[in-house]
Amino acid sequence: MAITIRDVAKRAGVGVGTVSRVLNGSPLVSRRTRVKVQTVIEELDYTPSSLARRLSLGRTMTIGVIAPFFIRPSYVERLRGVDTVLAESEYDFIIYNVETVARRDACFRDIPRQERVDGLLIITLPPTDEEVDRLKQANIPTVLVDGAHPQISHVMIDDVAGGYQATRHLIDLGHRKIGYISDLLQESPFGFRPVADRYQGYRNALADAGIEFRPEYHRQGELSRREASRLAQELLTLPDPPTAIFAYSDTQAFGVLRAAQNLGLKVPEELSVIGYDDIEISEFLHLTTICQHLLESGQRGAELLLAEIADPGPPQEVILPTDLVLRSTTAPPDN
Amino acid sequence: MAITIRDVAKRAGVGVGTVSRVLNGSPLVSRRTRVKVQTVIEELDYTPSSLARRLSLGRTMTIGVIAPFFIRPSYVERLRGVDTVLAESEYDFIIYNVETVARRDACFRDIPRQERVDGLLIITLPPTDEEVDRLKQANIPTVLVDGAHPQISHVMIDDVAGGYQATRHLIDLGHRKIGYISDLLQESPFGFRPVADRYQGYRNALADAGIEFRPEYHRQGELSRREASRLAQELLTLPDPPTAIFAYSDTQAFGVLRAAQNLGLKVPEELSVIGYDDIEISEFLHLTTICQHLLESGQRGAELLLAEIADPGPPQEVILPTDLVLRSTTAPPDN
DNA sequence: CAGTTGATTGGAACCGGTTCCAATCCGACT
DNA sequence: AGTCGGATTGGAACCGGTTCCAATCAACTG
Repeated sequence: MAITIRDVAKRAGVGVGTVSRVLNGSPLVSRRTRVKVQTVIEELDYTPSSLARRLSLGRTMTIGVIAPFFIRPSYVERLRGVDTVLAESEYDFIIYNVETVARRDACFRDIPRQERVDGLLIITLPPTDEEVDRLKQANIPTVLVDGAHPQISHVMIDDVAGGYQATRHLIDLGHRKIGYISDLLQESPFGFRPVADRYQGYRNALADAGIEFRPEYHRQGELSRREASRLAQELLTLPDPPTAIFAYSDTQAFGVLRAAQNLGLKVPEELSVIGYDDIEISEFLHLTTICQHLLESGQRGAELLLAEIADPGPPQEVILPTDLVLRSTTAPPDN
Repeated sequence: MAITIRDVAKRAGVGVGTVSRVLNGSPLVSRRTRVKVQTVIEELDYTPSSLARRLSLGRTMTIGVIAPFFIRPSYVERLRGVDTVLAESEYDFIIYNVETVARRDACFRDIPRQERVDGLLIITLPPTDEEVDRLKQANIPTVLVDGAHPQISHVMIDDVAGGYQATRHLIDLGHRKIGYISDLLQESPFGFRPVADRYQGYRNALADAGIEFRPEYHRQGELSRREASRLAQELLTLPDPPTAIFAYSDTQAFGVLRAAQNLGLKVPEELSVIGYDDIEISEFLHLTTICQHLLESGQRGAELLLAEIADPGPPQEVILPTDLVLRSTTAPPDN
């Protein structure tokens, strides 16, 4: 059916090796032969089978990206960072979207085997030590984005600092009663690291300011606007409600804003709200938040991975800072 | 290095054909042999090379998805629809993100060749007739999502109807001065079909209601909030400004809302705004809009493609309706 | 008991590239 | 003229699966 390298070789009156050399720009071909072969290639409209090439080379020219909930804005922005780098490379990438634990386990189990990808980018999901061993053993270059592990290159976001920064900002404004609405801390099926870290930052900031932590000010729930809104409503109807709320993500912050609206509370006069992520829509909604350079995290991760594929070396670590983005949802408390 | 089927065959004392049969669950293997081979497979922790399997089968087990601007919310939702279907299948998918014309052309030129994918899903981008020929010739199953072509299966959204519906809603509320902010109609580098169709719907609705089209009420610009906001500002500062604005996308509608806010216009009392898409955030912002079932479009497209790969047939057409979603940004005009 | 049948099996050929080794060619040197 | 070395080339072997064909074997038939 399709034209093969042997057809080209026959027609050009040369060996298959020579055609292969021409295709790959080897210098070991005379000018005359090169031209002759190229002419035939054009005549036959021949394109090499990437499948055969891959088998022969033992490389898939594909990078796997394991990302949870890839529709969530923050993951989309990281993926876009990955895309900007990989689009420039010769690698394709496959997204493995993880929304269930079963799928997570299946990805970690199956992808390292069966040489489907030349490298793996894992976003936010923390692999177990056992899984890291498996990756090492399968000798598949891997980079964690928004994660950390001593044996694997990673792009780490300092979420303890970010959580501290957010809380500190509220404290600096004069708030003492600061609520925190977070993703599930314990029962989270995926054990996302940032969840614990931001919480730690929150606690540290309170402690440093000599503010006692009030458990009733900390609410946890599934990461969604609706759920965050419900939790905020609970917080704001306490006998002694907080004057400021720090939300684990911008998405949840929007839920908080909705709750405030429902209760007729003015933001920021009667309630300060700060989010985390700085997703695209946050600017539009004037949300004060913590920017964690989502796009850049994807870019840096992809760059690390390409470098590691090209030239394996010891694990690298990149730490990205977080920045406070001041907008209009925070202000000093009303007295 | 890695364990191959021949190692397994040798160790189990059988032929490679038999091992292959066991791997693929062929019934042409005796119970005893099957068990023996499976034991050896477990002992050696053998996993077949998908690369070799693909070459041998002549199938890549991969589907390519060409999507423009995949970070835009509407594309993300379509992609998620694609993902829900493909994750259940044995196919991986590669996203080819198109943000430039050069990249668009490169995708259409290169992907059909070199058997990289078993099927192609093209989102919104309209292929030229020539490109369709190439696809047909390369015999690569293709489905258009949010597109239409007589020779290719597609999931079509009736954007003329959608544009009509949006405009009609405003007319029904009593508006006669209706602005339209759209994506670039002529100079758009990609020639997106929905752009022309929604505009047509707008024009038809005006005509049917006996309202004269006023060119100064139609503004075009790059699809972004900022640009839409600028255009809306222009519209709203006309000597005789519109009382309602229909925006080509929800994202642009947000820009319109911003402009209204800047000008101190109350929505919906002093200005009605309707968007298009019904992306996730729109509900939160109470935006009245046209729902075009983004997720479903991706699902249906992926289903069509899988069916076509499994069993090629004549081009299928799926038409998805659009629905008016009433929220709080439209109301009768102020008198 | 020879012949036939069906189930099971081994392994060569194949998919379409890459790569390595040996062979050939040609000009240069002695 | 004979020898040598570098440039160029042909093609077998290989990557690791799948598949088809021929061979084997046990059971069944008449």
